[in-house]
Amino acid sequence: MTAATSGPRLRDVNRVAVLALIGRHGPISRADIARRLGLSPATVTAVTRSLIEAGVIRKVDDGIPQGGRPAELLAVVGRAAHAIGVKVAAGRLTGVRADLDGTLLHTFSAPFDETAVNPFGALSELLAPHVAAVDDAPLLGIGLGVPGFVDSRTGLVEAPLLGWRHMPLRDYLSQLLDVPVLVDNDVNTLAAYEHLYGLGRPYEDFLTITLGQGIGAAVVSGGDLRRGGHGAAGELGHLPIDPAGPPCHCGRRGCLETYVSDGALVQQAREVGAVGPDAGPADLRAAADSGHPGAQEVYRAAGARVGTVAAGLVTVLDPQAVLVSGEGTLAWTHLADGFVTALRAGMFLPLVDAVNVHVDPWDDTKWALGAAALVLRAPFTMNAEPHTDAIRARLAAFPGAEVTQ
Amino acid sequence: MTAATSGPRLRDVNRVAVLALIGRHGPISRADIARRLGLSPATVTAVTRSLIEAGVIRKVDDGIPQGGRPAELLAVVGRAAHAIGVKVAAGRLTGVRADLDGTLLHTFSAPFDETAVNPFGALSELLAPHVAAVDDAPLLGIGLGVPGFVDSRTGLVEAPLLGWRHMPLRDYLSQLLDVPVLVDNDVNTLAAYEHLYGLGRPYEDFLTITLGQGIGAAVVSGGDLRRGGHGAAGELGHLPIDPAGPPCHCGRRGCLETYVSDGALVQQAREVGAVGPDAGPADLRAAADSGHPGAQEVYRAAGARVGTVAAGLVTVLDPQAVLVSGEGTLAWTHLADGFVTALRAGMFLPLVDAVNVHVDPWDDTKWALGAAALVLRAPFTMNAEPHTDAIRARLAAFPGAEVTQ
DNA sequence: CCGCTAAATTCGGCGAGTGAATGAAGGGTC
DNA sequence: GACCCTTCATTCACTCGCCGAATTTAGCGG
Repeated sequence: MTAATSGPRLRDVNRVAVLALIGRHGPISRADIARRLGLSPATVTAVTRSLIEAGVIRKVDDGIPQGGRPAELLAVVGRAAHAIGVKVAAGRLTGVRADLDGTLLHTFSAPFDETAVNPFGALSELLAPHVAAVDDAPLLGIGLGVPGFVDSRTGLVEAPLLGWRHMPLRDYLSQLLDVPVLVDNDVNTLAAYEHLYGLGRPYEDFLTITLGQGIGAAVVSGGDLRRGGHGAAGELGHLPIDPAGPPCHCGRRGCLETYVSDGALVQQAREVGAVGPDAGPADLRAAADSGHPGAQEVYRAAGARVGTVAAGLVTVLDPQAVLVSGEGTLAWTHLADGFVTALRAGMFLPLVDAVNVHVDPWDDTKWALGAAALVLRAPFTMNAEPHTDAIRARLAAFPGAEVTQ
Repeated sequence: MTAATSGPRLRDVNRVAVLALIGRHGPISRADIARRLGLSPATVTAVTRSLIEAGVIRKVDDGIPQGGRPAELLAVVGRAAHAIGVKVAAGRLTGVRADLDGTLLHTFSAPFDETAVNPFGALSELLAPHVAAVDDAPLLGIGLGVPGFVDSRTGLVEAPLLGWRHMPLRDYLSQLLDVPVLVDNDVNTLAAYEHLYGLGRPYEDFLTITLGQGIGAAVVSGGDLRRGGHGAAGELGHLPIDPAGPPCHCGRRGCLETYVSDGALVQQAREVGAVGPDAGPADLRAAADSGHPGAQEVYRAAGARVGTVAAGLVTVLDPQAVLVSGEGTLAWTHLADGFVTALRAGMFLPLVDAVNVHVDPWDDTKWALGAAALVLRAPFTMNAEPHTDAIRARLAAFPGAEVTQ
């Protein structure tokens, strides 16, 4: 199916497919591209020539000869374009500038009052200098990751944690800064990063689970991010655990987050006397690091809880891998045992050895890089969403593209 | 992405898209097709003409004039092709023959010994006469739904319930009967039916949950069936509920199935004295129908358990709808309250009013129809899996197609 | 009868993709 | 070093899908 919303851009479907293959599967020869995509060598030559002339890809190396003429390995030119990625959190923005190949160029951070009368105006002013900064490579656009959900059709943001309802963040910023803007759930942006540049590169079906202040998930299936019917997929933190459990900010009781969010863990540690009344997540980690059994047990139990939930997801979704990320992985040494044990114990048995688990060491800028990846992956996908076309057009406008005219 | 395995058949991507649109969204005008797919009217005229000449679609009606020339509504010709669908269960086969538009032509059923030395030989002999039966429309192929999981690449079947491991059912049958054969998990086949002909027609993102001897699920996301990385997606029955729970035939303890399968419900009813020691599912239903509070409570609790699990899935996957089906829905009047209450109570709050719940009244032949739908949907999808190309080729060979040559 | 509107068709042209032949660049063999 | 073999890459003539613009068809209302 997939047909319904497919845009008019069916012409260069192969151009995108070739670029995606080069982008995701590293340096690769034309012959290999032709084989993998089922295209004729002639077509691959034509497509790659146009991409080379546009400066988007280049020959990086000679392959080792396989008994004949050695292959020329092609890879994307990171400097062909760049994007800005921003993670929006309550009180603070974290931003990056990244190359087309995901290379981190520059990071920035600033306080942000999401409760202001016009938070978008402040956001726009904050980003404007970065947009205006000269660079020899074109700015493809700005990606934003927000802790909430986004209707990718309308671009409206629902972010209870920020107090935002029906906020037209995408279109507003795009108009003000005159740059393509993409907005998505922050965990989805992270998954976009993992898929394109990170641990998810080898997979077409994987799960990303994030631990921290909240608990999140993103589903990549069939090589595409699954946002669900209303853009609200992945709300793992609000999985019902116990209808009589602690109240959750979402309005329910006993959501997973009320048991394993950073705040919940600290609370549990306080109750067993593992940390003092004013302790924070770092104190809890320190307690566990120094061998406090109560603190360690809090982590183990939390890991087990998430592991069990993950096992359920794996059983239903059958991914090739589960990636764990987020600030919470700072305490991974304490969480790992509970998580892995519960995951393996709860997975549908035949899958136990078939699903890989990777932990992505947490990094402040990775979420923002993910937001940038949201933009940087646009040239590599066939989506015909509003701003992705504009992004592709900006890449095509790279010097060299018009020279061919 | 999606690129990697995309076959060489990119030429007629629009032909497939048009056919899919006509097939799934009922009688529709050319102008409407052009608008929805973003194609030019000229292209739609050309594509539909070729489909009409091939006998696959036809004009069925005039639309009501919108102020101009009235539209011609196009629909698929059911008699253009047919397929055989078979549900394979322990001890029994249920089969159907169905038209391209999902019309049920004929049903058959036969005992089947899946533990025989060569069960495929027996299966082949059973199906041979139905394959040989003359029909003016071409037989596109045979679809089989099996209670287990299937690697769609290799076609190997893992079906613990049947005692099958690494069984090359697809290729074996295909070779013996000289007909394209598709094999999939039985719940997936049901979802294929729902998506193409049933309650799932309006949706591109929905969940199918089946209740009965086992508990199953199928995920349709982005308009495609999601089979997971190893073809094992949807094993809802083996969701871990309680690691200390009753033993499950899968080798774990406390899987969902051990609480809410038909057998488990009867067992629970026996324990509370709601039914006698030799009672079966029908007796339990009868007890509940006649108002026995113990029996009703067994159903309510089971419904609630499944509802909670469904709520979790909805929270993570955000479908547009949840379809409930399977033999277990015979007792839906007793299950409904527990299920719906728990589902609504456990769903991520903003989704509560956005997700529709439909119950598909259980019907012996529906699963088999689903298996047929697996074949019948092949012309409507872009998958380049082994046998789907052969199926499309058979449809194209319909009288009229070669006349145009 | 004449405009108005929307659906459908025709037609010339463009451009992506292909197959087949050709050229390029290594390794191996004697 | 001449020769063959293999694999990668390119060129070229050709096909075919798709498009834009113009045209025809078919109902409605005044």
